[in-house]
Amino acid sequence: MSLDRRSGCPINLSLEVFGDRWSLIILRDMIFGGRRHFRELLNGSMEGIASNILADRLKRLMELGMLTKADDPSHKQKAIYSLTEMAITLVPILAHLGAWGRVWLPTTEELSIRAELLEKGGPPMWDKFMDELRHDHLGTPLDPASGPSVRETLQAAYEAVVAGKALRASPAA
Amino acid sequence: MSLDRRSGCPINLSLEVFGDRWSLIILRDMIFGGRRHFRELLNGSMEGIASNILADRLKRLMELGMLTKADDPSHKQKAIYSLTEMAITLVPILAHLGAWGRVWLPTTEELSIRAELLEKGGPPMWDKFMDELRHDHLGTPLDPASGPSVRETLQAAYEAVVAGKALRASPAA
DNA sequence: GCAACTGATTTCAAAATGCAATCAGTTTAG
DNA sequence: CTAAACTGATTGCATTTTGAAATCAGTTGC
Repeated sequence: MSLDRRSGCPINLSLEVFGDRWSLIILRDMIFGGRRHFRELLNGSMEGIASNILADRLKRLMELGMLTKADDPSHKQKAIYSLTEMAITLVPILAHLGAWGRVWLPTTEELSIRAELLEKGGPPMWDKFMDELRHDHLGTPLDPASGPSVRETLQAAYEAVVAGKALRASPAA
Repeated sequence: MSLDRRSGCPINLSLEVFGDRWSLIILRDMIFGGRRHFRELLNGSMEGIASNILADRLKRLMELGMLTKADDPSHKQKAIYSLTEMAITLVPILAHLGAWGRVWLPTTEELSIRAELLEKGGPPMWDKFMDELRHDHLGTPLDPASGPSVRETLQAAYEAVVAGKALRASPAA
């Protein structure tokens, strides 16, 4: 996983940054799942990332300028990972990627509801989401009158689908 | 390079389709470079793909439904690869990917001009481009009064930058 | 008939991956 | 005070993937 610099093409260079099976998964979990610690990323990962791969990718993403690391005041060994602006601006790409995957690939209903909402919300929703991420990760001020956060909205929709599925599976409740 | 189906998340599934260092490069060359044959992809590849990797990825992309293969009437051994609708709808993702890479990565001037124009053109230009690709690869009818093709426009811009660079390097001409 | 070209396949070394075990320091529970 | 649990990793090792070069058999142009 080195940066070859095979060519100066923007698409190629982007691929060299996250054209592997794990980097974007980690960023997805940080962006949509709000995970900030090693253990959260390790245990919360739906795809089951191994700890050595996670450590390697976190290091690599820091070297590339996509993440920063800071001490957690609550625990001397704990580290908080933050997204940089470079990573936050991936939101539109993730939105498109999710929308494309939802159309063409065998996605799960509950896991694609976020992608669906994000697609429907369009650029205005992406901008709002990026502002929220800037607030959480970079400490920039946030418009207070903006209602529930995008991540909360997406999370609530996800849980509603899960609840609906459980209900249909055993309607005894 | 197998499809693990690690999770039903749209982003994960998308990554399993083209989360490697070559698949998207091949699609880029077909979409923007108009390449349709094995040799064109092999020799025209800026990044220098190896023939076994190219063969493997072409096969894989066909299995995934992103490409189809047909005999070339002009040569019994020649095959023409075509994009499917699934691959054509990657255009917006490639546009975003290019735009992101242009901002954050050390791209080359002449290689990023296409990304710049595609970003400036926005969704209307992407739609026109996708229609042209559908015409070339799927045989659908094309609006005849639409002027020069997007690929021609991008290619002309690329060549203009290259010419300008050469002029600045040796203004004797 | 022969050189060049077609889309691959083979071989083999190097690199990446993934699992399990382990690490040393930190915090918490009893 | 001490043992257990938790912190972010690292190590060892078997498996898989990658990539470069050579090679392949069939096709075409000359």
